[in-house]
Amino acid sequence: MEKLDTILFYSLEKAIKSYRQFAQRNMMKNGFDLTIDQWLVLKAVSDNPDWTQQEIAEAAFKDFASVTRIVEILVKKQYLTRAIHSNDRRRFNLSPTDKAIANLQAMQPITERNRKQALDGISKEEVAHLDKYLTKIIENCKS
Amino acid sequence: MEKLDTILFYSLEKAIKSYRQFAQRNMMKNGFDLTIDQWLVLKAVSDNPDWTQQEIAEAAFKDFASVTRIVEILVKKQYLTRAIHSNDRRRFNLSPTDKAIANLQAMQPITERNRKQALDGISKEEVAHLDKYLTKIIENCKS
DNA sequence: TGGATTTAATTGATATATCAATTATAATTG
DNA sequence: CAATTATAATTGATATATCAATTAAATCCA
Repeated sequence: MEKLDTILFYSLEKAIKSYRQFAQRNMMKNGFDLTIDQWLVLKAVSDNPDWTQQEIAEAAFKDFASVTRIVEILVKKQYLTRAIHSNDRRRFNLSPTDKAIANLQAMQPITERNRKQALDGISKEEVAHLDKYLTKIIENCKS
Repeated sequence: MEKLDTILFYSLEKAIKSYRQFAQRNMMKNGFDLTIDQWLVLKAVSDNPDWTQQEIAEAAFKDFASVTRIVEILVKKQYLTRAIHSNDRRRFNLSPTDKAIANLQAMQPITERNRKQALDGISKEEVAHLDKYLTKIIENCKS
């Protein structure tokens, strides 16, 4: 497969970095004070308020340690509140604040626009293909 | 494009993270004491010994600041030597040491095997498609 | 020539990734 | 029940990403 596979992983790296920077720029431009990663974790918590931080970490493809630190920041920024879990004192109940809910909602259209713009000129079928191959790569790297 | 585009960017994120972890594991397993990023910078320097750090940064999709710090580490680990450029005293001449050249060479087959394994079951044509779309995404995110 | 601008690299601050070690609690099991 | 094991989360150390500010040298140009 000569140089093609070399190039592919470079493109993969560059594509996700480009999208992240693009999304972050648009987030800031619209006055939101969250990083992409903070947003990702906040969204995961909001969608799954009963999950442990470890489950959140898996969903957001993050390290447990990173989630601990990001949650800390989100609490400090008043996007999350943290209370001890009633049944299991090792865990926490994380709840998005009203501010968080409002911001997530306000960001939704921006996120959708970002994605649409990033995928401009790529058909639905092609996106489906793309996703299939990415999933295959993920599988292959488990070994 | 409903949820498909959502999923795609998650897959993209996960794919590159999976590959990085996979490659890093195999690197360590074979006794090399470099991170993927250090390897990337070292390789870029070796292939282009006359480039500025900024050019290296672009080639490796890295921030200038990151390259400065990675080069520091590579010098400390005795993979690079640094001398002031004869014509331009703002610049440095970076040269890979013998150890670096030997290690890069020794890692080459491992890197190739990593890539082959990660792309297992994906044809050459499909890889070319994949790359085309990734390049399109990179373009789209420039705006 | 000399002041303004550009370029190459560094530095500082903050956020995130990763690995290992640790703490606290819960669950298991002999 | 007590000892062991498993789980949830944190903490520390180091590496990298990002942005802004800074330093030093080169270039431009009136």
